[in-house]
Order: sequence, then C-alpha cells, then structure tokens
Amino acid sequence: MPTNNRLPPVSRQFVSHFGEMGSRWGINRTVGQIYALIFISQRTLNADENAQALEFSRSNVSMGLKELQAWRLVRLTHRPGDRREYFDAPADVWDIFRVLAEERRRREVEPTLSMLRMALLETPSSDAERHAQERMRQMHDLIDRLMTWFDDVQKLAPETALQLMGMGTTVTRVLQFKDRVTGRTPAPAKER
Amino acid sequence: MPTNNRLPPVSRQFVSHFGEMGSRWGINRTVGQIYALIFISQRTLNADENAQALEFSRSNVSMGLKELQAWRLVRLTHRPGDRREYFDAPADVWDIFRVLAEERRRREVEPTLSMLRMALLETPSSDAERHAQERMRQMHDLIDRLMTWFDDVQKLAPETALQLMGMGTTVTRVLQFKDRVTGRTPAPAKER
DNA sequence: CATTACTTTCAGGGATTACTGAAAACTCCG
DNA sequence: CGGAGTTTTCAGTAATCCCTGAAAGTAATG
Repeated sequence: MPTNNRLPPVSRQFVSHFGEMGSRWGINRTVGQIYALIFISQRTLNADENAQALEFSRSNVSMGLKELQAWRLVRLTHRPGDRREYFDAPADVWDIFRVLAEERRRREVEPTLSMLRMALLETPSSDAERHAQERMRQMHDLIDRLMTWFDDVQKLAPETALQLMGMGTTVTRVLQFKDRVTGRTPAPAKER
Repeated sequence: MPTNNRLPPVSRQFVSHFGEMGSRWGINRTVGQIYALIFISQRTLNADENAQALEFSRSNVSMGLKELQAWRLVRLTHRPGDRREYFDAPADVWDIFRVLAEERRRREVEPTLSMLRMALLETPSSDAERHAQERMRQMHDLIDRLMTWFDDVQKLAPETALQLMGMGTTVTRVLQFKDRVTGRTPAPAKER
C-alpha cells in the first residue's frame, strides 16, 4: 500500500542516511530527512511534496519545516499564482555549515559559557571545589578560544575560508619550524 | 529520602548542565552527568561513588562508564589493595576535545563520506538525479576538506594547536590583504 | 573450590519523544 | 462576509529510549 514515491534509489539512501545522522545530533529523524530532500532537490518544494515523497503526515512535515526555519536552514519562497509555501536550501554548502555552527553556538555554546562564568565567580569553600573550578576554567578557556577562532574564520567569504582550510598543512609546517628554531620540541603529550 | 550527596552547588549545576548538553548531542543525560562529575573530580572515582553522588542505580553507572570507555574519554586505573575500578578524565582539555572529535569522525563522518562516494559512482538517469549528485558532491567535498584540515590541526601538540587558534585573526588579515592586493574584494556574501 | 567483592547483563516498566488525524486558524479572493 | 485553499495546533497514541533491580558473571583470596 505504500504510495510509491518517485525518489531514485540514490536519493532515497541519502535521505535516510541523514535521517539517521540527524538523530545522532539531537535533530530528529524526520527533520533530517526533510532537509536532506530539500537539499538535493533541483526545484523548491512545498510541504505536500515533502509529505508525499517521504510518506510523513502533512502535520509532521509542517512541524519539521517550522524547525528548519528556526534553524535558518531553509529559505521560504512563493510562486506567482500559487499560495503554497516553497522551500529550498542555500546554494552554497559552506553557508549551510556556517549557519548550523552559528545556531549551535547560540543555543548551546553560549549558555554553557555563561554557566561556566557564573561558576567561576563563586568563592570556593573547599579544596575539591577549588579543583572543580580550575577544571571549569580550563574548559571555559578552551571553548572560548575555539569560538574566537571560529568567529574569525566565519567572517571570511566562502572561498577565503576554504583557502584557510587548505592552508592547514602549510601553517602546521610553519609552526613546527618555529618550534624547532626556538628549541621547543613539539611536546609528546601532557602539560601542566 | 534522597541520600544527600556531597556535591557543592556549583558542581551540581555543572553536572546537570552537561547532562542537558549531552542529550542534545546524542549522548544521553546520564552519561553526560557521569562524565561531568569525573571531569571535575580531583581524585579518580569508582562506580559506586558515581552512583551515590548522582543518585543513579549502580547498573546505570556501569553502562555509562562502559560507553565512556568506548568513546575513549575516561582512563581506567586501580589502587593497590583495592579491587574496584577507578576512572578519571584526561588532564588536558584539548585532549578531550581531540578524542571526541576523532570518535565522532570515525562513527559519523566516515560512514557519511562513504555513502556519498557510493552515491557519486552511480550513473544518473535523469536530470533531477544529476542535480542530486552534484549536491552530494558539494557536500562530500566540504566534509572532506574540513576533515583534511582537521587532521592537520589534530596532529599538533596541544600548545601548538592553540597557537594556531590564536592565529585566526592574523591569518584572516593576511588573506584579506592578499585579496586586496590581487584586486578581489572580500565578497559581501554570495558567490556562484 | 568456596567465598567475597566487585562488575555486567538484561527483561520489564517508566519516561520521553515523535507522529498522526482532526479541528482550528489563517488568508486570499469574490 | 463566505468559502476554498492552505498551514498550524494539539490531544492522544505509538515508538523509542532510558533506567532499574535481580540475577548472572568474573576474579582475587583464603
């Protein structure tokens, strides 16, 4: 009885893989699949087309699209003489990555950083507490550092950012060279 | 009746925050809390201490620790004259981050890349399919690029990696300068 | 090899999360 | 304002995931 949707096998697999991945990422399966479908589609899609292709209820798709909009991952468009809403994904995959990272940061990283900052303001009343705070400080600093760095990368236009990525090896070599020159070995493992 | 555990308020909040965060990351609440506790503890902890402090059943802690071991996030130690197993987290937060990234890569990124490569080998039998493949190729390339770059960074010793992070701004400036020199504006937003 | 001190497994129940269909709410148009 | 076309909400149910206690497993010790 399954309404045979018109997805070619390759696309089907892509869609269902992203459903799985989504669920490992705190995004639910349905939303992952909806996005995957929108992502690979040539034309913009409306909610009914989604529901039909994926065999989800119309209301489920509605909720999924709402969430994708909240994540700023889809663009909403209209067609002349058609009241329905059509959706598509950014043409540039780097944009998708960037938006995803920004949202995750806003929703998860920032609250974590504030929590840590709060905790660091408390006066420790035992040795254990002092140690706990020290660990929190380390974590705070790592996250903060990663974010500052990411901010910088994020501001770059796509091609430039990819240039930076491509620079990885080069930068590594430069730093290793510097280490050798300054006499510090690349340090086997631990510090402090 | 709740066995009043001995965690100071700040630590409690840290632990429960990481429980929440864990659940948004596909890691379950319990596991997140167990790890948070191990992370901030001065001494290594055994399973019972965990269970007691967090008020989880012993078996739940056992499963949690097993998972943390599978993620290579805890180290198992023993104390002379004590049969129980004690756990702690790496002293260097950067190591934790690195391991987490490696595992996530192995479990999620690599399978995704293979799936995409498979899909790209198929011969498209329609225009829609051709377009879908092109999108998959874009995604494949982005992920692949991010991974190659991450490989490079990952190989660095902690301080060196942090130096690289600190370089963000500098590198950005260098590239912007280069763009200006070569006459390409830093591109406000879209391309293609 | 029996006992003790621990750890792990797992079936079942509980809690949470996801999905659906029916109804309500828009919104555009005549 | 009435009604057609469309989206959203939401209560209820289905599916999934999580946690527990009881039992089995493992390993050191006398």
